[in-house]
Amino acid sequence: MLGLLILDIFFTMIKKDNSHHTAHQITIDELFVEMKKNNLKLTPPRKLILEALLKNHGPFSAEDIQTKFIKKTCDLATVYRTLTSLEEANIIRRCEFGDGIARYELLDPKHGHHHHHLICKECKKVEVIDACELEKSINSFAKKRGFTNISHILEFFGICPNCQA
Amino acid sequence: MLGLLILDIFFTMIKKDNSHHTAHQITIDELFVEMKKNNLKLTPPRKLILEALLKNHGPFSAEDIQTKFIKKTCDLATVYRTLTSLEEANIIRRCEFGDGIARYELLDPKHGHHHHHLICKECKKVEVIDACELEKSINSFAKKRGFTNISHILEFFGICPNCQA
DNA sequence: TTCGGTGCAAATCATTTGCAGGCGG
DNA sequence: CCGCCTGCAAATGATTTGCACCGAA
Repeated sequence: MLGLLILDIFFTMIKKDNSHHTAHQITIDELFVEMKKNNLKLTPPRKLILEALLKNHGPFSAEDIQTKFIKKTCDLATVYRTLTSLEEANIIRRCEFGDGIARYELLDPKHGHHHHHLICKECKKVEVIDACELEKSINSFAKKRGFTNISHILEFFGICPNCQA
Repeated sequence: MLGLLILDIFFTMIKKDNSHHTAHQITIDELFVEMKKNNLKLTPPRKLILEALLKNHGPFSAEDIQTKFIKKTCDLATVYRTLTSLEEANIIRRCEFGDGIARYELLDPKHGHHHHHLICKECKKVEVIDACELEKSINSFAKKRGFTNISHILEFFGICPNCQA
């Protein structure tokens, strides 16, 4: 809540680093198909939320989405319920920044790739980090212990160059 | 809240993996000195909380600490305030397991080492993971971007061998 | 003696849920 | 038409805060 205003200012500055990936971006229609695959009805609120997540890159909170992107055209509870459904359907991904607020971002089922974030403690700017190399060694830790169904949270924090001045 | 009972059962099973580190364990008196360094008064609640964190290894929630370790001998609000102070003083560390509950564990200022957790999605058992090799490459990502004061969250989730049956 | 720390209760904040009505497939 | 979805409002659960009192240094 506190840093949300500042956060908003910088969300447009989010850096995309897909240089070594094919530039294919999922379309809204493909998302709709994905919905149907998961027996999720295409209601107006859901369409708006999907469009918002498609057009705006980066992890956003339910409140972000409701007030900033869809202008309160649906209830906050609906946003929460939709985000939960979308996550269960593997269409979006939940991110943890350690501040008690859940944030979500689109997860391209065919061409998307797992990535992490680098968040400035000062200005809250969010950068995307690719850590493909890291992924391998990261998951090996859990595999060594005999775990299956492995996933992880990895988020970075620091003071960005701008804020060091 | 949901999995807390199960969680409790397994907290005693937390695996320590300090094999390649000096076995030095900070003492309660050293912790008290650390408190004074940070201008924190040594009150009964704080002593109890520090002792609890010293004797019990692993990340615990404020509620864990109050009900399980110090038997409600002080108010929950005091536990929260103490944990916040201790974190600011770099005496404890906050962990995120992605369930909206903050957990804390002791951070030995002289001999402690940074580690991560491997949490079973089923039974909630927590194992400690050393990732020293990982640390180097992990932080290099943030450094490359010119960030300073770098820290990160890294937690693993999966299904443990026991629960795969 | 002096603040910082505490207990208690009320407030806050994110998120969830019950319920009755509405609409997508 | 049926059952999933929605809005609304109230409930929940973790954490925070205001305030008057108390005790560590």
